[in-house]
Amino acid sequence: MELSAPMHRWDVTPTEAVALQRELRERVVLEPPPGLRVERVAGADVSTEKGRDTGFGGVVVLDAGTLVPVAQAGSAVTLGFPYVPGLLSFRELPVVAVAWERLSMRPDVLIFDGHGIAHPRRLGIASHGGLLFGIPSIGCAKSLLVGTHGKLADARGSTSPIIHKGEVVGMAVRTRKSVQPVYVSPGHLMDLPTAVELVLRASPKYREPETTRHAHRMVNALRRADGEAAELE
DNA sequence: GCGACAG
DNA sequence: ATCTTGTCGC
Repeated sequence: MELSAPMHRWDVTPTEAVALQRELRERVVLEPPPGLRVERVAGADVSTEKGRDTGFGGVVVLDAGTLVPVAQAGSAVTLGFPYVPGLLSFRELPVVAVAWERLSMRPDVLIFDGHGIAHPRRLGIASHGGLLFGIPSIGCAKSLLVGTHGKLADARGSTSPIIHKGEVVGMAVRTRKSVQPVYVSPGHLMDLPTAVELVLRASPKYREPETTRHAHRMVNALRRADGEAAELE
């Protein structure tokens, strides 16, 4: 869609990235916009290849009621930052941003594959992305980066707070009976209860939200298609 | 100094 | 995340 002025450079060193996170965390709003109506939910993801430095990104927008895709956009961008625990957004957001700009329709909420404030400096990829795009966002990760939580009941919908340094930074959420929980945390313009509710609503059948499932499938398809095209050179 | 460590 | 085959459980 529209191009917005970048909030900061992406060609930074890990040390500079950490400094940027400490500044950006001050801008995160842990509260949904008054009267937020979620009619469309989107998922973002990035796929990388072993030997190469190209990141394939994608954003898929779903109707929040039916969870049927209504729009999507992809991207292929050269990765300029390595994977460093705690600095994931500096590797993946530049890729997601290109797909985001190509989207013909804006969602009301964006769910990321990774954490929001359940992060060493409370600025995981979901928080950083929410700030960058100026949209309510949620982090939904498959494993913990920081914090601990108590045991959860076996039923779908059971939860247990994620505690980090004495603070509740997220929630372990069982989206499917007898299956490992996902870790939900607010990104930006979002609070924990709303984030948990939206993730559960987006995950009626499988462990991960339909948003990230669709985004994941899309970026993998992009990567394979690119690989096949390269084989015919 | 020793582990832990989203994707 | 990616690389990979089969295998266990509902």
